[in-house]
Amino acid sequence: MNRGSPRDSNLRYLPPGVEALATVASYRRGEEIYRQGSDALQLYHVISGQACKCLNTASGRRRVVDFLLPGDYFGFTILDRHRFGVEAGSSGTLIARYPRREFERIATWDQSVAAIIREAAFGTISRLQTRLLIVGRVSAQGKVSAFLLSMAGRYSDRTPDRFILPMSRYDIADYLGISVETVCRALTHLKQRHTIKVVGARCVEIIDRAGLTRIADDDDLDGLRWAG
Amino acid sequence: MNRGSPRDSNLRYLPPGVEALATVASYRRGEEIYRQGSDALQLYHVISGQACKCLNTASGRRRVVDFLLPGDYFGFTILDRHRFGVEAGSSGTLIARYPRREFERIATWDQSVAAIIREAAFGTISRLQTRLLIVGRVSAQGKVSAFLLSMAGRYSDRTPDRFILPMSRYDIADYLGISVETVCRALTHLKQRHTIKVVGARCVEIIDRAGLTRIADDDDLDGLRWAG
DNA sequence: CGTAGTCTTGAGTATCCTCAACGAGGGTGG
DNA sequence: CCACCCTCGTTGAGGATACTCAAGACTACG
Repeated sequence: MNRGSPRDSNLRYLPPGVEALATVASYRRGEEIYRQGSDALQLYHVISGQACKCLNTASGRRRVVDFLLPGDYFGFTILDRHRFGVEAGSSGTLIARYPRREFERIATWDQSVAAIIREAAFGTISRLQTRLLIVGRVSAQGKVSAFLLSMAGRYSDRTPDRFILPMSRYDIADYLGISVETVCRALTHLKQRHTIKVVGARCVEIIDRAGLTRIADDDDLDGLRWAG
Repeated sequence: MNRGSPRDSNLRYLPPGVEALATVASYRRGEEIYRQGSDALQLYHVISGQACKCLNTASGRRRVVDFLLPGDYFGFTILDRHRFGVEAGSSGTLIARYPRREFERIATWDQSVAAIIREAAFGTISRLQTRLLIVGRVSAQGKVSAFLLSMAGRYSDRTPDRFILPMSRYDIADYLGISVETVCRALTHLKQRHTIKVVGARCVEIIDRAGLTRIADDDDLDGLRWAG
């Protein structure tokens, strides 16, 4: 198991008896970890890399429901089947898998394992609520700004103002419910306002956090338009 | 306690020892049940009526995070303070309140109470994910159609195709992240297409569920525009 | 070095928001 | 009982934002 990744600080390890149940697998970009509608037999834990929880609609559109980063647990459900699919977002993504029934059985007497489940549930709620507030914004710039701030927050362990976006512009667009072009234009506009710097498309640096927060919190800024 | 409401079938009662802790209060439309940022000292349960969990942004905009209907529990948080406020959506809304610490203490040994908390958490996750998929749609008509279907689903105990919208158009607009006028226009357009009937602004009947589902699932319908 | 995928920018169009006005319904007070 | 007020709901007009289509630049990788 590769434990030398720079994001290890987010990881929490389970009791040895549970860790012994784990099998670790490596996935390549775009590879399916589990398919939407499949039986929910295992629980998962991101060790390194990045994964997307997403829904493929009847119309063929892809909707990203959640970005899963190192330390995140996923695959929890009350149902027997997964409502959403999960696919790796970058090559070499390492995922630990635990048999669900066994995991839940242990949770009935091991408080630390039960706590993992509880915290995973509340963590999911927290991410979902944050995402709701991001997506619910009216302007695309507000969405992108809020998204950048939320990503910066999830990398808060080190250099909160400089981080790598592990996902493509397409993933971001599907996550925010706007088009790829609009994501690009919003980023360009933030660059032109000297609010952020972008190095090589994936590395983002927040220059003016107050300004970014203002745009994210308040869509109705006076004369804020990128088109003219 | 008024237990004669037509929505009682959704209610689950707790063990007598826990019910004894409850105090029931009635709220009028717009009245605050708890304020955003206040100390999280109690847990809540909707008996009848309707409530809105909402956030007031720095810019003065109101964002509805969740609609709370009879049977829903709310007020759960891992933090000490409420991130969102909750206000009653209609006059005469009855809310049961339980002291949080006591409730959680009982949950450590009473499985049925612990199950309430667990189910409340998963129920919240489920509602949030549904809401995400609704709000994430690209067209306003898709959002409104999906919203109607989700509301119909929450009243599934009886007459799934005919139900009362307990919230105002403004609440719906804040929930969907679109303007009130757009909500009205989308409803008008659905009426003109004979997809739904609306009686007196609050009573909705789904005429063509397949059509509504198609609009909700698939935004890219051929030539689907209300403006011409 | 070529290819495929990603990222960016431009032009034109359609959707949605804002502003405005009006009708409907409910509550209150004269 | 009716007039009044207030909120809610609906519709119209005009303008701004974001989408679609299109093409070119950049990057990763074999």
